[in-house]
Amino acid sequence: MSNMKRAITLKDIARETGVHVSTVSRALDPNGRSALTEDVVMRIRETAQRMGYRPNRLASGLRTSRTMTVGIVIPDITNTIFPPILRGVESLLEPLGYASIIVNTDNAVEREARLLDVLRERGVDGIVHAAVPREDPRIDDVVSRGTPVVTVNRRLDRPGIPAIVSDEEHGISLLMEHLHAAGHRRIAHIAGPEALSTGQARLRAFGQTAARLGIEAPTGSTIHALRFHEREGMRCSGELLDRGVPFTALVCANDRLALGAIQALGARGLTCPGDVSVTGFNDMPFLDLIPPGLTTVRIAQYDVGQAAAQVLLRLMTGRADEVAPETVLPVQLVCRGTVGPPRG
Amino acid sequence: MSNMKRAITLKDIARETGVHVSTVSRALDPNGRSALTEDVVMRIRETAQRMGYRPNRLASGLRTSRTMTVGIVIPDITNTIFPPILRGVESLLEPLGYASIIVNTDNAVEREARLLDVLRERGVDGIVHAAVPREDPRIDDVVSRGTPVVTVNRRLDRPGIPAIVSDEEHGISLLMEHLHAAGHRRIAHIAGPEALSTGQARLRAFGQTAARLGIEAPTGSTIHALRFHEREGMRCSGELLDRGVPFTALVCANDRLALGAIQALGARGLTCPGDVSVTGFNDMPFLDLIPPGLTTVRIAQYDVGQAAAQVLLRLMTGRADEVAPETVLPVQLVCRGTVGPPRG
DNA sequence: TTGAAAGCGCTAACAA
DNA sequence: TTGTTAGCGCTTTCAA
Repeated sequence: MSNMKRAITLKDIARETGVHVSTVSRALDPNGRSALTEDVVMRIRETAQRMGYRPNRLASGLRTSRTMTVGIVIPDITNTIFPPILRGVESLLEPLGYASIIVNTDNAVEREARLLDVLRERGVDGIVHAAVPREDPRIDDVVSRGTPVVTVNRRLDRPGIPAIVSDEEHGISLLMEHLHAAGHRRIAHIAGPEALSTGQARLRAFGQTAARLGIEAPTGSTIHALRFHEREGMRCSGELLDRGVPFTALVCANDRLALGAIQALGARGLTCPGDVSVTGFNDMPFLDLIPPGLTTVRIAQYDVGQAAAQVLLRLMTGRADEVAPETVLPVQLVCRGTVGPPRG
Repeated sequence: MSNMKRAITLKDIARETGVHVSTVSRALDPNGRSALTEDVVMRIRETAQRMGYRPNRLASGLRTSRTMTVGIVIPDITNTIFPPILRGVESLLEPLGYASIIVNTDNAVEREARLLDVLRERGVDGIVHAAVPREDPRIDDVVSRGTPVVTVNRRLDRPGIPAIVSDEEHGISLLMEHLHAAGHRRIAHIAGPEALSTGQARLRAFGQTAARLGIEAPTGSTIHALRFHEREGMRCSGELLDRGVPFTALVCANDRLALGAIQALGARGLTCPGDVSVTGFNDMPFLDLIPPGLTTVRIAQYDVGQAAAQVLLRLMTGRADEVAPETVLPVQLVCRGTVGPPRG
């Protein structure tokens, strides 16, 4: 508190080296093709280094409207599939000098709106949005202000915003083929929230694959979870059971729903996979350590983050033409203990 | 891309309402005790609202050196104990309008140094540091520039920087009393990294509690892990076994080390808790779902984050006098399946 | 090849 | 009670 050091500015370096601030600015410009004497550049750089100069991003950002800061919007950082995505994003952006402002929406639209404002106020150069609902009018606002957005994991219904997603269709079909091969013919589905592209895509894939495999999917064999949450998995599997529609396997739209479903099954005296086989989606971290081992589909969480960063980088540096409207990453079937032959 | 909306500025509102920018600035000042006509204030606020005005934090930050942005330094976001801490911090800061820049050090000093610069360049108002080593000369630099720092989970050796920690001593003693009550007299310890306060504090508590309980802690019954990582847990328990020092229980400095240790035990044909009882520390998320259920000490992860935010807030608003040099949060013994009676 | 000057949007003396 | 003015630190056009 006593003696507070003032930050070193271009002016300080200018005074020290006896040149004008603008010359210092030019010498320190990383792209720095501005025809300065080699000697002057060297002297300035060395002095800057010696004095511990760090650029003031507020000042340069105010001037150039580039802050070297990006916003990352996720539903909830305590959901374990997001941290690897963040690390993936960071792995490309951080070495380039970008910092990340991370915000949690908890899937609440009003929170999302406020948090997008938080990012806007700070002039982020771009946004990685991993919490976007299928319809999100706010995104247009953001983009129309010149801030590029890329969605991750989820996508908007309408085109226009680049998205990085996993191959949901293939994932669901791998799962269902696996169940089919194990002998299952009556398969129920706990679908994800209708408002999210993942929920919708997996549900549609469920229907299509069922048809392709010639599996009956009677009315009532599908139910929508309101959130991707264990509790919803419990509630939905309970309701499925109450309906009396017979099924020997249960395809859940993600791992958390599956975990909840298995628990609810147990509470009713049913075993997994003895009485009903269950599958998940995502292969979230630590899933392999939880018995009986959920059979699921692994999405490339880290890669998805990297791909998002790559796309955003192009968008932020005026190379929008190099960006695919949608990038679909491959998935992988992970067979563990929750799938067995159907009972009886 | 076509029609890029320009952001609304104070000037726009001034023009619209027919007053001077400074008047607008005053009217919109949240603390706003600046003697303006009630009527004018209302008109300006309403206009700002209607036009969708959002303050430019770069500009105000440049002027006031308060950015309403904080930095959060953690070792690795994929380590599940950190997300709850972040949510705790955010729960207080976000409603106040603060944004968080989150950086991962991977416990590498050179990364930490660079990342602190990243935060500095952006003029963060304060830093929550959850990745601090016992000795960290860089912290003084940061603080001497006027940026308050509070450490979380870990603390510096020397005083001066407020810390929020959990009661490591009590945690270890709860664990060891529990083992002692179960009949264990030969207890080994996998200590955490020496460079971290958590490693050191738990090791010291181990020694003190052993002495108090009259337990022999022969040479070689303690080993230092180089990182808080499953692989180190495996390596260390293997080496402990190789040394031939007999033990019936193994106190690990955290859950990850314990998880690794149990796995290594299994690889050698030893069972837990049959052959050796094992304990952890932290009670990380999902631990309860992993068999046989690690007996551990629960730290209040979310609360620790909240407490850190509280302290930082005081530091940032000139109420340093209200800040305790150290805040120690209570812990709780969580008994699960990895502790049983000693063999033979 | 370098310097001078303007200005990004905001706040805070100081004046009136 | 409101307006004027200066300036935070930086980049960039224009001049020299």
